[in-house]
Amino acid sequence: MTLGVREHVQESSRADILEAAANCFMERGYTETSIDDVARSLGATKGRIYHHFRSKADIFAEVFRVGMEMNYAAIEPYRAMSDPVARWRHMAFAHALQMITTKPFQRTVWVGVKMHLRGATTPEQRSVFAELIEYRTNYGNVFRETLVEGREGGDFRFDDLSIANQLMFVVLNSPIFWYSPRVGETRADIEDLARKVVTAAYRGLGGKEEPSTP
Amino acid sequence: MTLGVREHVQESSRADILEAAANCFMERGYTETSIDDVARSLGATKGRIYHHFRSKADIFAEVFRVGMEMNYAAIEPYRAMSDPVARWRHMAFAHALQMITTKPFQRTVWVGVKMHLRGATTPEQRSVFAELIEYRTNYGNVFRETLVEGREGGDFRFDDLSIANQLMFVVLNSPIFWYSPRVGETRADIEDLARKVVTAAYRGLGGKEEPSTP
DNA sequence: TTGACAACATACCCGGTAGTATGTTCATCA
DNA sequence: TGATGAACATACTACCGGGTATGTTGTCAA
Repeated sequence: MTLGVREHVQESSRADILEAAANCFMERGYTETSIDDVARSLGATKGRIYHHFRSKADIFAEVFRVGMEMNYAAIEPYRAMSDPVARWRHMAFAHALQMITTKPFQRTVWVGVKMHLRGATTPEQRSVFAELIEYRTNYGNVFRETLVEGREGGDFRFDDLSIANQLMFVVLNSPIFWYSPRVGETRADIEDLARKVVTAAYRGLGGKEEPSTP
Repeated sequence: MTLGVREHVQESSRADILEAAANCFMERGYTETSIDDVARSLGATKGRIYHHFRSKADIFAEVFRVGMEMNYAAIEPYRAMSDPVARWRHMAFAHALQMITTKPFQRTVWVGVKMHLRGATTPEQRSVFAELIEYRTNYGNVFRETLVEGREGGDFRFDDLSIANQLMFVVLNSPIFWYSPRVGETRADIEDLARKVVTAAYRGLGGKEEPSTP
């Protein structure tokens, strides 16, 4: 099925709104972000937003979904690798890169997880959120299983799997909080950052000393 | 100077409000927390709150300050230790314990830092916040200096000090996000949690393998 | 060329919340 | 013992922001 001009325009407008919303959610959080803020950052008004989305929570959920889909796509090429440690390294590196390069979306995912955890969702959004959280949980499990394999093979050393997984993600996700783009920054600079994050996470898991970085 | 009964009552009432506010801020965030929420959780009304505090932001700043003061008090006994690694271990353990045992206050500190970073403060609160952030920065520097000493002594291995410091705090602070008290939990259980967190952070810094845990 | 509809903008409603103004009660002290 | 003020509660105001109802304009298809 191919899209006509009209559909392309629509999809493009929707994408612009989502990106603007992601930026606002990142800068001001969910509640502090008004629909007017998002519209203003687009040089538009409420009307445009509500023409494409039914509610503020709807936009939020979409940003969440897009963020997660990008994450899945990023680690997909490495999921089939047989060696657990190499698989973990590639996935962790791809994940860390995602946190840096798509920060606004990933911050929104983070906010969404916290909102769901404290139950700050309306009953109708609850089912949508539950699905998204499950999506996110499955993503986490991909790493979790790799940790299990790695520990069985003696490549990782930790005693509590859940805590190790938590701490690992905390490190890998952390760029969404402290990273901010520098002027004249190159792709290599960003990859260097991601590598440092991966190294710290790897060490934290009790990984053996540095075979080779992806 | 000694306090009379009146002053004790006042201080006690203020402290109760701060604790209730800290809990609300933790559960619902700053904006989502209404003064009525805090009052309701105390079985009281707005009147009581505004009798003791001038504004919502004022309460928030006080929770922030109390949280930071508790942190300083917790690491104080170890700051003078000569061995950098031992000093780091004790301070990190005390810090991690603080994150667990005073979680509502520490979450509020976290929210406050983020609010200040994105400039979500009124001009009048700005100076108060700036002072609190500086307070927090100084606290961070106590650890930072220990990292420098430890690296010079060959006990830690990392190339970027700022990033290493960020990642370390991210791990040590993380219990404020994932810890939740379990029924029948003992002090030993909590200390065990803190120890796991410290171990992961220590490894992440490239620390040598486990001499002894405090 | 005209009608229909997408893609917005404008104007408005309404619930929730920070802050205020004004009681009310009870302990303390002159 | 009565006046005074602390420590609240109650009642009210003002405003902001999510959502809606209603224009307006440009485009495409018949």
